[in-house]
Amino acid sequence: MTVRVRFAPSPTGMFHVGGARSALQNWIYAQQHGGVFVLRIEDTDAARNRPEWTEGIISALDWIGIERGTYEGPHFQSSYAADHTAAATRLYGEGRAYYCDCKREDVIARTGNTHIGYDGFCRERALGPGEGRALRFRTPDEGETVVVDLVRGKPTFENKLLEDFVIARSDGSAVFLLANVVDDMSMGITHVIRAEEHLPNTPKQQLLWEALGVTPPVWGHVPVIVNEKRQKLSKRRDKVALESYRDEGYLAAAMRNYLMLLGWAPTGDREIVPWSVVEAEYKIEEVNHAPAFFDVKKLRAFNGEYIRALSSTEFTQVCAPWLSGTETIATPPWDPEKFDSEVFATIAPLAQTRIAVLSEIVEYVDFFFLDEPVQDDASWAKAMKEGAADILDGAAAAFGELTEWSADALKAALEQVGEARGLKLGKTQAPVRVAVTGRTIGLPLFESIEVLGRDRALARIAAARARLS
RNA sequence: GCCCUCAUCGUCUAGUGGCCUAGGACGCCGCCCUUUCAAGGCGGUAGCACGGGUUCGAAUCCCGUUGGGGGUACCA
Repeated sequence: MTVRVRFAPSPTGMFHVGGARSALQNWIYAQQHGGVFVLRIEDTDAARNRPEWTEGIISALDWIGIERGTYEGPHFQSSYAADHTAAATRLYGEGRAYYCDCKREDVIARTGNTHIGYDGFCRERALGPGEGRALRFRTPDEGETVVVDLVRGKPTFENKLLEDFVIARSDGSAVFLLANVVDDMSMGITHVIRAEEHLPNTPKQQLLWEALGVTPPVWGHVPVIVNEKRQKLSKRRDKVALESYRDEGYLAAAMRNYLMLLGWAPTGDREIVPWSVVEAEYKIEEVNHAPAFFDVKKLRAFNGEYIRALSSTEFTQVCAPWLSGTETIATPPWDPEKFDSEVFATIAPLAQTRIAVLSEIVEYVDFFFLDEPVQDDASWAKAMKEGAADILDGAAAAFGELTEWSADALKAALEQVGEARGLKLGKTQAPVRVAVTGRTIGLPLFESIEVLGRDRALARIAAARARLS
């Protein structure tokens, strides 16, 4: 029997990082067992059925390393609607399901509780199909349902505690619980690896598999990812869109490495490992059972390491989207005409150790491509104190006399300016840095000035000096 | 409420009865390096939730408590 796993997201317009983790876990499981990864788009809601959203899912998968063309699908749940209703009809025909015309309010009125589930009111009423009638699955009154779970062992559920749940709405359409099962059945899914939030659904779904006469799959419920308050990451309150991390400049390799480290660790005292190690060592059976906090700080640290591991060439290439802007990445503040890729390439290695996410590259290099450096009041106030004007005068004079415009010469010249005033280079460079780059923090100054060029550097120093008088 | 589930530094984890006076990483704090800031180097901070067992011996096994998470829809 070949292993067949699936990733079955519903299109929502963004790709949840938790979904990325599930997809990766399924992907790895398939890889490790010579199996097939199936992508199914659960687009049953009309509102969740926009073609561009499906494309978004596919490109997000592509980004994290599940490349299009290497898996089966996408299949669309909506195109299996007939199978869903056929299954529902069959279950009704065999007496495994019954029609029910209870409204939710009726049930609550009878049970006095909004969280107690259906009370079985219509169980023996033998209602036929009709307006306003939903179809409910008749759950067994005794016995228990044992779920075979790769990560949790054998969670056991008492059947009598399972309510008679709805499998088809009054309009005849199948509900998630059924549609999901029918699709998994027709796609020959053997292992269902998904988030823990689905665990309570599992006995119900397993009962459906059995009622439909097919051996249920092996399940695997991985703990959810939580926020700092230890709640499941939610689209509403947390930053969960994979795309937003991508657009901020997180590297896919760092992201997928980090995601897999939630609940798991490779052998040895290491965390940053090549994907091949993850594929070789990851064992879904060994994943921790407790929810894991999605720690952006650690992700960021990982990303910094991945960035530093790039060659200079790779680094300059990977920065490109932030230097020009895209549909989803903000356009940089400079005139595109003024951007000089050669200047960027020479300076990029100096920036490489200083940024943790790619979007930060812009503020490190903007002064090369802007006519005037940015106005940062805090930086100005910090560097342009008493003595600053004098230093700028000294720097202007010393730099102006330079015959060799190099970082070393510039440094030596400014050191002399400082010495003459009893100042260390750390103090002397501050006003010059702000005059030239606009900021108090930035790339190594003399290399920057060398690349900026004599005319522009001198002009900026003069402009800053003028501002001080 | 009920059902399910979980529990090692603040966080992510290693640890599967003796190798643990609990290891690594992120964060944080020092120091070094240094033209700012990073990077890098060195050092430090901090944890087996609690209570009972089992055992010669428990972070590791069992029970309970407490606490956390998930679910409880004619959503997926």
